[in-house]
Amino acid sequence: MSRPAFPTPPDLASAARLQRELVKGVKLSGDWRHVRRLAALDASIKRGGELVAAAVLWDLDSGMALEAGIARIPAEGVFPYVPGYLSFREAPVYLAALEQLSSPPDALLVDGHGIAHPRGLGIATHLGLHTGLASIGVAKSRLFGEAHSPLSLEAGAAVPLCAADAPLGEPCTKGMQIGWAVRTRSRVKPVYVSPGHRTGIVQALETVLMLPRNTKLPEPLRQAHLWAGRARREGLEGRLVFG
DNA sequence: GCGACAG
DNA sequence: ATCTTGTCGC
Repeated sequence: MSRPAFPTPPDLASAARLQRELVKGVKLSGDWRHVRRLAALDASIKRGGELVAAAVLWDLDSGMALEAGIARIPAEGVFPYVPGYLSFREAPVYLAALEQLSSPPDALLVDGHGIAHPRGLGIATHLGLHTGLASIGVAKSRLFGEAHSPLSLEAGAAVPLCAADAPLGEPCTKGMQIGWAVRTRSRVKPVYVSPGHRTGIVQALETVLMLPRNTKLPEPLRQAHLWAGRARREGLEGRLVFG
């Protein structure tokens, strides 16, 4: 039994075409009431050429990681990194990491943008569409859109991230909002949160703010980052079960 | 033509 | 993302 392959476009033009087609299927609403476990995804790259990904299965009730799935893919021939096309490079190894988990998560938390993307199809959105799961994107830096209003320095503060074509200086109206700039920690540079798939704008923010935040990144993503790096350095693979 | 540009 | 030591601050 094999899951559907993740299509790799031959060039940027066809990749953009595919994104504009796929975006039609994005749902910006969904029911998160029964989401109990989410998978946090992050990747690391080995110089000589290997993509390593970690999927940390996070239990919302206990606030702890249950297990981690690790996968690696040769960088040879993999889609290059081009801003706006990240999913074609990293989604395949993320999907492989997810398969290492003993059971599928209820939703995805991805290191990267959701709909806060030039064509509305950031990696979190693309992965949500491909898997059918609800998803949220959390990026460490901005790719698309502008945060008009000033973001206060307190932890938990958030301001809307608006489509770049919104009237500058004016607060963007709903419909032009594509996410949030979120201060996860006092005085620390914000992260950018946007819905991926089957998730509302407000739901995305609420979900991220309910997660433990001990560093700039929400805890599940921080752990995914640590495992991806450790896996790369130590050659880990497969599944790690905690507790 | 000149910047901007997830990881 | 990766290359890298010390250093400033809570």
